[in-house]
Amino acid sequence: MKKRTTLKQLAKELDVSISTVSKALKNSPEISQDTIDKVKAFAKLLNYRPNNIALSLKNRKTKTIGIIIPDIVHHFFTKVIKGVENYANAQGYNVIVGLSNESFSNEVINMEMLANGSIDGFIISMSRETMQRQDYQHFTECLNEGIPLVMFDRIVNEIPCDKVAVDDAKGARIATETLLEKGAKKIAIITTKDYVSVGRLRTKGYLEALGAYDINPTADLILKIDDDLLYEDHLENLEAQIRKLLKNHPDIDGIFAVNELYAVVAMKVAKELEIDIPGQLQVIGFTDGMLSKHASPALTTVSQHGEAMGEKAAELLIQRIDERVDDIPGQPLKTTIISTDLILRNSTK
Amino acid sequence: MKKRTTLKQLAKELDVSISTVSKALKNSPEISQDTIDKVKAFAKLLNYRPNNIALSLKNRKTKTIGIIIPDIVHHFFTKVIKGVENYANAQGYNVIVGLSNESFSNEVINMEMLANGSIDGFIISMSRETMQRQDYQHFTECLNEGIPLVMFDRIVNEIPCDKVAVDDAKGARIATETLLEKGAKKIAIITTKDYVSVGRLRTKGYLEALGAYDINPTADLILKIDDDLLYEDHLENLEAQIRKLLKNHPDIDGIFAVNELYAVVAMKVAKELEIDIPGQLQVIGFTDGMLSKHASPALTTVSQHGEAMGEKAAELLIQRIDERVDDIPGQPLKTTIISTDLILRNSTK
DNA sequence: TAACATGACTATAACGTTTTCGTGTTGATA
DNA sequence: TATCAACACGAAAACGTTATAGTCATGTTA
Repeated sequence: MKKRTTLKQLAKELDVSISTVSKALKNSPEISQDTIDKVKAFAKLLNYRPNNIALSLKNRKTKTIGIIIPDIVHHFFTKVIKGVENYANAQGYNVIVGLSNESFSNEVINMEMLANGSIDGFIISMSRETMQRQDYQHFTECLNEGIPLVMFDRIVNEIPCDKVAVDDAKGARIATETLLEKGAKKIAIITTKDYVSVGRLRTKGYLEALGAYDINPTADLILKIDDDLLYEDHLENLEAQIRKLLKNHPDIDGIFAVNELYAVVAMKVAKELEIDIPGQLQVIGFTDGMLSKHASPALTTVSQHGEAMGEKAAELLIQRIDERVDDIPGQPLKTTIISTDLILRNSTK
Repeated sequence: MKKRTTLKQLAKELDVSISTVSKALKNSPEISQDTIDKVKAFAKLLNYRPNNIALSLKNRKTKTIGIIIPDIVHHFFTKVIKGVENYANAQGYNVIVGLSNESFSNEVINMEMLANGSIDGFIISMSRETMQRQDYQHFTECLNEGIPLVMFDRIVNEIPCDKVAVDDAKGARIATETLLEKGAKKIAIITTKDYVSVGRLRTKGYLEALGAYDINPTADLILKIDDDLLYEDHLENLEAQIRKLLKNHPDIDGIFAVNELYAVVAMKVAKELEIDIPGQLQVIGFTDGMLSKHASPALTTVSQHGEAMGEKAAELLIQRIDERVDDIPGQPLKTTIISTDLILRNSTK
């Protein structure tokens, strides 16, 4: 196996000590200009580049951060990763990605694999199973070991760390209010089970909006999808539930869906039932991804600025890392709210 | 800054040597069962876990692989990453992601950032700019330094490394032939400029299919999109070009698009022009992503099995890494072709 | 001319492991 | 009672760096 050039090799060939080589490459004033030039020339010739692993060991920091997400085949998470990469790379950090596949044990395993020195800190969005179990031991353990953590999107108060969140309730309230302003009278919501924090919060926003308009919520109009299965796999199931909703309540004239898949599928079902969008039924989704943009009609949606979230999360994390390394007393914990925007398109009037 | 438990600490507190602790934790027969038990108990108490960086330095391998892709907000690449993660994690490898954003210099920088010891090998799909420049120096340099490389999807013959490719031409030929079999007479293709290898190859397949049916290709029906801009940004431009095509040739009754975005936008434009799909116009895309699945009508498409590609790429790479470490003579270079599948949906008859 | 500052290096420890090669204490053997 | 395994452990080198603390000629100063 061919091996990379090291300081030792340079030193031997140039017949000086390792220290001299190291210092020369760093333009140390201790070294004569003559030797500096010689060393540098030779280093370039042999294409020397310092071994990062050795540096990591010496400096006790790896300059890489780990991001653990439930699923990468998901526009939102993908945007967040992009944001994290942007900021991290600009600061000289690398990004290592772990996928939990919505599974608790995968999340734990992935984190353990990285928490043994491979990374300086974590950016995390919990798996669905973790939320259900409410078992946060691996997070607190991490914090106990002094590894900084930033959570985003799927966050939970119990964990004392920095957080980046979307104002889910507010985004949902504005979406629902918009539906109301545009004349909808009977608005259904397609949401998740309550253990999914974002679903719960968005449902809350929906209820708040109804309240503001003095409308009593109807249990029948709140469809809580049990997505124990992965998205792709239970499409028919999802369609069936929505079909039932629309058939039982043909006078529904507004739908707020807590993600873009639910919204798009709702539109599809509506089309099958020959319900005109936005004429008879207006639809608003959450997450401004590919589906929303290219659906027909294009979907009005709440955009959550994933890239900005990623950047912010990376910023918070790197700040903590520096704090830790330089032994700065430590700022109080921050929770940054990234506000949403409503993007009006053709699924509303 | 709080520090992690090390062998040294365990040794001091247990009043034995570091070697003893190390050996005890590995159940070395040199150590008495008594001490083994004691050491292990204490290690568990202090939650000791070996420092990965130190191990990497010692073993001269990091057990992580780098994947460099042009864009992460892209269903196909996302699937590939997933496949890579699957296989890599199962083998105890971590995955570090670098994004080139289709830029040559980003690609180079990213690779240099990782090629200094941070990773054991690369999995790469070239940026568009790299393909245009045809400057592959950073790849060959990498290989010269003995870092194994596996390219996928956007590959090029000049580089002597393992490759994982889609049979683009064949997939395109089958798609076009299917259009012909289903009665289309005048088939247009929406493709990329020729420097994008996959676009070029898919165009080739299209031409082959026409040839097999004794149809002379018409230059006018071959729309080569210049996607110097990023996808999202030039949608109107894209739409305009397709609109022009359909207006100039109202008798086009089949479209083969080399990616799903082009296909979906084509359907959108057709709808605007009140062309019935699949009645008057049949459409087939490439890449089986979200858009295809949820378009209306759902898009018939060539699926390229991104996840399988990722898994294969990881397998090839890890094989090379092991070869290198164990100094095995080195197998001849392999190029694996992942065959495509045509998924029939409602945009064709 | 003895003391001392300067310039230009080198030696060494340290980061946290693993592993090879000792080393000292037993108990058995001849 | 020497000799020798077997046993249980320790010392030290190595992976590739950096930083601190020497070292040793010079040249300068009082």
